[in-house]
This record gives sequence, structure tokens and C-alpha cells, in this order.
Amino acid sequence: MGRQPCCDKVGLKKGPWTAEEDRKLINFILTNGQCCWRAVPKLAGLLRCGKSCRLRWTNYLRPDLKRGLLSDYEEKMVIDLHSQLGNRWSKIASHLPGRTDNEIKNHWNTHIKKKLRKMGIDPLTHKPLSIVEQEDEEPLKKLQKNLMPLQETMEQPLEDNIKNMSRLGESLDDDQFMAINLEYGVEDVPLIDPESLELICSNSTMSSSTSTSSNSSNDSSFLKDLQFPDFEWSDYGNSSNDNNNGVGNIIENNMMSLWDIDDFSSLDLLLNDESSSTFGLF
DNA sequence: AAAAAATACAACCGCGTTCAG
DNA sequence: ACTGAACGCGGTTGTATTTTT
Repeated sequence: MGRQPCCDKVGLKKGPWTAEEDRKLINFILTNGQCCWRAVPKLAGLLRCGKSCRLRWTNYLRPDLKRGLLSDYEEKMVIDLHSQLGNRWSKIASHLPGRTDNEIKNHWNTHIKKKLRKMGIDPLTHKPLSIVEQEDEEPLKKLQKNLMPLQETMEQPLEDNIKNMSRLGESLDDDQFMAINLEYGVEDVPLIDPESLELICSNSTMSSSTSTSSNSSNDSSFLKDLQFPDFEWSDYGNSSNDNNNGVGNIIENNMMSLWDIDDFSSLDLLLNDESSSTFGLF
């Protein structure tokens, strides 16, 4: 048979993570390393599905995450990489240590897109907007022109309409045809514009850009007490300006992940032994 | 000061790919 | 070779916070 289901989805908690849940997950990963996510919730004593645990860890709890706004340099890199890779956020994130695909995606959608448009650059194609608009107009005008006779013959028998359709197809070159396809949703991309755990918040007031909402992020001061192996906490929480001063030093000063997951390989992980889910870090 | 609108981002959802059995 | 669960990714949503009216 295939693999076992990751969770039964019955009685599982959804929504924002609490500080207590974060504690449990961090405690478990620090002790056991990242193993099969299906087993994590049970072993860590969490009423979450493995997928949710993985997301929480990779996007928020991982100690090697940078927090705060992307620096100008990072932003330029994102723009450059996006022009080459498109919306492949995980690929882009792999070039930016300490940044997650989710973070980059959010930043792109909320900041960079607007900036580029203001600069007259189309965020999808990275071409000047004027050129993109011009390129879009031509095939559309041609389509409209060719659709006129189609509309006029709507009452005609189906055969006649099919003839018109094929005439329309023949009249467009490949680029125009593709542009129409794009505009009409045949392809995914339309042509026309239409603090990690604030690692260390010495108190719960974090900079507005990073501290939103969830109770989990508002109550993470416990995290500074954690003893991540070879990890030096940076005092992000005290950084009050927007220039990322003091933010991101972890990566810049330690160009490496904070621990080698392989270090955990020697640890015994008794996946079927519930007793192994109790640890004593806290 | 209150309400409405805009913003930011954590978390979820669904899909394609990978891989264990 | 086949089946189906796990995984990873990108798109979308929900909601707390901030800004504007």
C-alpha cells in the first residue's frame, strides 16, 4: 500500500498559532531535528496537521530566519531573480539566505509590484509599461475586428461560425495568437496589467512592519531564552528604524545555517513511542 | 473620536510531483 | 507498474493593524 495519511483532520486546530504551540514545536524540532512531518504533531503533542507544523516552522519559527523588511539589496535581487524565474518564489528564496518563499511572495505583492508600477515597469514582464500596453493593444484590436463578423453571424448555422473561427485563427501570427490566449486566460499569466519570531522581542512591542496580528507573534518573548545550538540571538526587537539596522545580522555575520540538521541524525527518534514526545526544555 | 478603507502578512488551500509500499 | 499518501510550491484568504476620512 501507499503511505499512511498525514492526519485524520478530525479535531485538528486551525488558525493562528499560540505561543504554547510554538514552544512545543520548537522544543520538538530542537530535540529531534526535522523528521517526517506526519509524526511531528503527535510526538510534539500538537493538535495540528503535519503540513501546518511544517509551514509554521519553515515560515516563522526557524531560527535562521531574518525578519524585517527586505533591504534595498535584497529587493533588487528579488526583482532581478523574478525577471529570470518568474513567480518561482522558492527558487528566489533560495538565493536569499534567511528569507522564506512566503515572505518574498508577500513582499512582492505588497511592496515591489507597486514600486515597479510607479517606476513605469510592468511587474509581470519587467518591460516598460508603455511597451507592454502597446504590445497588448495590437492583438486585441485585431481580435475585436475579427470578432465583429462573428457577432453578426451569430444567427447563422454553426458551420458558418466555425468557418469564421478558423479564418480568425489564420489571420493572426503566433505572437498575436499567444497574446490573445494569455489575455483570455489560456495561460496562467495575463499580459495586461489588469521578525522570526521577532526573534527577540525584548518586550512585546515590535516594529510595526513585522508584528502583526497573531497572538503567537505577540507572545514570543520566551524564544530568547531558547538555547539554539551555535546560535547568537540578534536584538531585532530593539531595532526601531526602517533601515533594517540590526536586522539580518544573523545571516550577514554567520553565513550558514544555524545548525546542521544532520547533527540530529544520531538522535533516536522513536516514531511510534509516544513517550518520546515529552521533553524538558521548558 | 469613530468608522471606513487600506495595508501587511500569517496561515490555509489545492494542485503537481515524488516516493513508499 | 501501479496506487495513493507525503511533500513542496504558488495562489488565495482571513484578520489584525494602520491610515485616512
